[in-house]
Amino acid sequence: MEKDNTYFGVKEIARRANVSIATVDRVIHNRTGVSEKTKRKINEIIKELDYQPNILASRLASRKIISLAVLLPKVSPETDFWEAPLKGIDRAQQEIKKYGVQVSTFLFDLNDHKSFSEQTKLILEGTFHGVLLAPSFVDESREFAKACNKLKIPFTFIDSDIPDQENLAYIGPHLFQSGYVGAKLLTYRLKEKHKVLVVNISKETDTYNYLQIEEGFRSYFKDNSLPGEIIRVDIKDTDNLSVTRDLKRILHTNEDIEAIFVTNSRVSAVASFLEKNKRGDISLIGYDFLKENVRYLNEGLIDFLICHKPEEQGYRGLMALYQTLVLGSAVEKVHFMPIDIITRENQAFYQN
Amino acid sequence: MEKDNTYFGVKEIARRANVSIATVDRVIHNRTGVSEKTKRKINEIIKELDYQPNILASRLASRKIISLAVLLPKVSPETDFWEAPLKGIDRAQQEIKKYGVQVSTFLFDLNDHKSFSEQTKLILEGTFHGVLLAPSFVDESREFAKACNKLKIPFTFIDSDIPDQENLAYIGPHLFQSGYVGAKLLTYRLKEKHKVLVVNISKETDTYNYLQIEEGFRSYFKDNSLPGEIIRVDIKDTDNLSVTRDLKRILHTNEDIEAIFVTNSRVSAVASFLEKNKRGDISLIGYDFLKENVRYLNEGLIDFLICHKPEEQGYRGLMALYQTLVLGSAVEKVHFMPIDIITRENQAFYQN
DNA sequence: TATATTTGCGGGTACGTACCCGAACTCATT
DNA sequence: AATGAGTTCGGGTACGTACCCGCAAATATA
Repeated sequence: MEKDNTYFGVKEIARRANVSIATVDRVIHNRTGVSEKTKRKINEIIKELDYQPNILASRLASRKIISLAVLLPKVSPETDFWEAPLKGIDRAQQEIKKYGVQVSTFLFDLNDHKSFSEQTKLILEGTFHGVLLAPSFVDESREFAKACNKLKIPFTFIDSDIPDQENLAYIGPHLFQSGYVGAKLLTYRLKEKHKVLVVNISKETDTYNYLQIEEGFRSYFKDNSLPGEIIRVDIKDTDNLSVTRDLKRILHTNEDIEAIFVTNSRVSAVASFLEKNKRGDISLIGYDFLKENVRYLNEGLIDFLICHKPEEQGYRGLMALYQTLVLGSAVEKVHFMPIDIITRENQAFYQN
Repeated sequence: MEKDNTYFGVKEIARRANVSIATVDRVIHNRTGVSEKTKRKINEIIKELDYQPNILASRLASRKIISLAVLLPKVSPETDFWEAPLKGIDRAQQEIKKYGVQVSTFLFDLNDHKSFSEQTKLILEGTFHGVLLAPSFVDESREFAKACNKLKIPFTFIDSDIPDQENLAYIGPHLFQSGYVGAKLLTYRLKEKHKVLVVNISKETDTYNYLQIEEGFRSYFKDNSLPGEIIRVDIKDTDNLSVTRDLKRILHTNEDIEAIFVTNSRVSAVASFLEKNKRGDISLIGYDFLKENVRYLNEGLIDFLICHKPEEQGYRGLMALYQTLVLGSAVEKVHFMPIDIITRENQAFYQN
């Protein structure tokens, strides 16, 4: 049971071109020192043989390491959402470190634009071959993208996208459609006329995401010409006390609210409120497979969670860089994550 | 930016043990020709250094190929469900062929027990290092499992499990829970009292799967003490004509059926019937992300599809064999797939 | 005791690629 | 014609592991 020898490597190319392996190697890595003529000839043979470099041998022989930077929000005390991408990144790292890939992680504070800029500065000062980031702050991210492009450092977005930044890839949700799915689930069993509440709990930071989700949410109502009313509330102070206060006020003035849609992972704060105020009758939908959220899902206070595989986003994001930088193969420019629907019944087998 | 040299390989082990690399190699592959004393010493050093072999170098140096067998049902004219696992297997194959892994595919007819046995015989006659199979026929699979165990050939089940066969892994759905989810979705917007129909369309072959799903389905009703009636029907002739005939009969005698649950991918046959008979009012849930099914989902005739990532089952199944045979690392004995819920709204981004 | 066999081990080459170290060759300038 | 700089290229070694070949010592057989 021997390996088949139908394989063509640099040796064969060299033989056919009547040059040495070293010359072929120069052409492959388009280094200098090869005449145009020889280069053309070798490139022809490469194409003819459909030469695929042996990554094993390549990485084995290379003494270089490839270092990647990761820029993500810190895990905040209020939500551990960002643990998941980190976990995925770690998994990818474990998988590819044997090929000489090194990963450095940089964290910024979602409540502090400056911390983001500081970290990007650090990254630009280091010598990284690629960057994976969550572009939570649009302006700052644009600036960073420009700098990376100038330095020819490829970078990948996860979690949310900023169009036209010449990024290598975007791996994350289609936010509009995600809101659309939320609306479908929320209204699936509602009566004809209904009153729903959209809650956005965040310190104004990632309003970018939020807007797209709400747009999708409202579009579902429009597309299906559903009557009824959509109320929205922004809760800027993300501590439980503020959430409670604001919700109490809203529900007081709108007693007939049947369902609540929370636009991010902070849905557990709303669930907690509903539980304390004995309003389990209200349907509740929100985002992300966090422990707290799953607990309320199992208690029946949350009806559905929507999730975009944050762990896989991290994993795929890093692997996209690996693919271009190490394997030299192309990656999809945009890869939308599935819009996963999680209920009490299927949560046990969910893969984040 | 050089690779760090904190790495310890066979060379270092050999140096510390005052033996040659070849001797270390013998111990690592527990080949003969090493005295007990030397072996013990080397093993100690290996443990001490936590030696991790370099797979790159290992596979590069090895002239051996590893050949795997895959045994799956043929794609039938009535459902192309089995295309998906094959696709996943192909993807895995592409990924690992560079490490000297070869895959041979064997197909059997889901309507013919004998064809299964024939193919297993062929596999046993070949010299394969591992097998991936869908154990659609329980008795025949048990027998095959026994033979594999005797030959010490590891094998992995996908799609459905048979307990206690000393298989390397099972990668597939938790069927009971999947039926449970189906019931949840089916009843989510139904009135208090309801009448639902469970339809099983199959030629008696994979009743094993079916029974577990139905058990889960019924359990949901019991656990939530839902009143109402569950009717079931078996349709043994899987052509559209027979399906139409049987459904017509049932719906005639049970005019007040509100929802139908189809236990496998043949749900499109039911959707087609409902469409022709203008019974779009009936909720319909079934299995699998097939083109036909998605079409009816988009037309609104199917409310939900449940799906267990068949492509990923194939992919992971093959990778499990790769992991044990090539990397020599352990794999989970049982890996349940998520129970994915697909609607018209999120289908566009589903990853099969 | 002489000879054959087994056991234990080291030397060395190969896997396919990367890359260093020069060698040879071209061409312009003295 | 000699010198030098630049260009183009080949030889050779290394990456970490697998495994063949063959040698010496230990043991068995005569």
